[in-house]
Amino acid sequence: MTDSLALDGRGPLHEQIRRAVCAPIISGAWPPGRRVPSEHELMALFGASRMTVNRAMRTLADDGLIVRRRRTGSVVAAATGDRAVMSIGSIRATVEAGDQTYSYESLARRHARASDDSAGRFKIAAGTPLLNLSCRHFAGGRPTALEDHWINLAAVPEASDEPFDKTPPGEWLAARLPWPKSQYVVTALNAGAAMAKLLDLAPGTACLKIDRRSWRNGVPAAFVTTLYPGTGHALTGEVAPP
Amino acid sequence: MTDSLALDGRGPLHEQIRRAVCAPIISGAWPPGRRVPSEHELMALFGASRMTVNRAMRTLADDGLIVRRRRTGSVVAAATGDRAVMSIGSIRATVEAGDQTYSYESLARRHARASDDSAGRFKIAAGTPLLNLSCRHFAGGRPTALEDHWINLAAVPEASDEPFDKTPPGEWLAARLPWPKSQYVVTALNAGAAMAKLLDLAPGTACLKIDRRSWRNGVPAAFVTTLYPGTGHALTGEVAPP
DNA sequence: TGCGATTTGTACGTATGTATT
DNA sequence: CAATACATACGTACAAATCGC
Repeated sequence: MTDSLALDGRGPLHEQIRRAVCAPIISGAWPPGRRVPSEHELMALFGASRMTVNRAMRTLADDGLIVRRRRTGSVVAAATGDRAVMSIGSIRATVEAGDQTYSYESLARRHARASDDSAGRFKIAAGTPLLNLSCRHFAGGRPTALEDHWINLAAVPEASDEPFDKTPPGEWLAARLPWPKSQYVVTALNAGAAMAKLLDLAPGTACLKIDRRSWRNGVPAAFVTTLYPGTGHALTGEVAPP
Repeated sequence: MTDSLALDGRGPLHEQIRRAVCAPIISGAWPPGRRVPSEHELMALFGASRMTVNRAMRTLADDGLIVRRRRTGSVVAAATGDRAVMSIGSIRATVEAGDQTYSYESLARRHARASDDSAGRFKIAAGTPLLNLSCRHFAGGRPTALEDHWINLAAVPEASDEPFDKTPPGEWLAARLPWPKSQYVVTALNAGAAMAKLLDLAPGTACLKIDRRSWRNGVPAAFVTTLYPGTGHALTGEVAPP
């Protein structure tokens, strides 16, 4: 039973091998710490070359299902916690995916300097010029999100010339900072009076708050807080052993 | 300038090639849609074999930075939204990571059947036996989370024999269902009276609610709702172009 | 301490298949 | 149909890490 590994004949060989080894792991038949057959054993088992077996095993290691070490071989990884992949798309995309018309309103645009107000969260030298933008997003005419952007003008100087009256800052930034390094912090908070009014909610309503810091080439580029009515928006994610 | 790609001499060759091609993409020098040099061109550029170049390009494609198509070649992918990886560890691990002592209390344990109460969210045949568990988690003696588990006994029959008075159901399930397919939905909600009392909060306090559905071999296995005080807990995630 | 054996990591060369223009 | 460029797969070789003797 320990070696009832079988190929299913569907798709590329390295995928079949990956699935064959994956199955007893996700079924629990091979508990964490159990040794996985070596590449040579799998070569003999399946009649495949080592490159092919190696690719299958490397993929499993990349996905975190096994841990590979030289000489000692590979073992099933300990299931720590989930690492869920949350898709955080643009607000426009989210709204339009729900077949509603999207619109946007700029609430404020002002220049500031670091170590002033909420910019302290940013970890940049005091005095660094920042651009602060507040805006509101609508789905079908109803407010659906508030956003507060702090853009580091030392890192993104072009932002100075942009009025942000038509283009939401999130989309503008995404176009200029493709694939930045980012950190997200998601919490819940009670809407204050001003926030509740802007979102058309009763004061105190629970809201989802998503803070995002992003860097460009190691330099802090933007700090964005997004607020959603708690009942009107959800962050969804998935974990799937491939 | 379009071909000022250079290796840095550090680490394996395929990593160097990946970094060399990654750099102009994340800097924005190569905008989405721009053609990436073909494998043959990169072979000639770097003097590497096609297998090595292929591995570098395949990794970039796996990470979503490029899209590969036969005949037409590879292009820089459009930056859609972020796909943040949120680590959702066990509550015990989270508490102990903050140097607090963890404890756990079982509040309820009862048998139920599907299409009864909140089990309807589950999409399983009516009448399927379920086990419902409520529990509370403490960090340093103070309540830090509430959990409500619905376990499908048709998928996880061993749960019937487990009292869950010492072992939190989350940990018990994690040990028996390693790497299940899971879906997460994160929302915010106002604490009701009972919830507020159990979490030692003022009624109405914003809480973070994490719903998790998990499947085992395609069969729904468990539905878990976790509630955290909104101010006392955060879900954090990261996006990093490797 | 050193040495050999095992196992994975990297890289090469080559060949053939497949999707697309 | 031909050309292009990626996809898969084989065989080989050497390097690096590590374990046991």
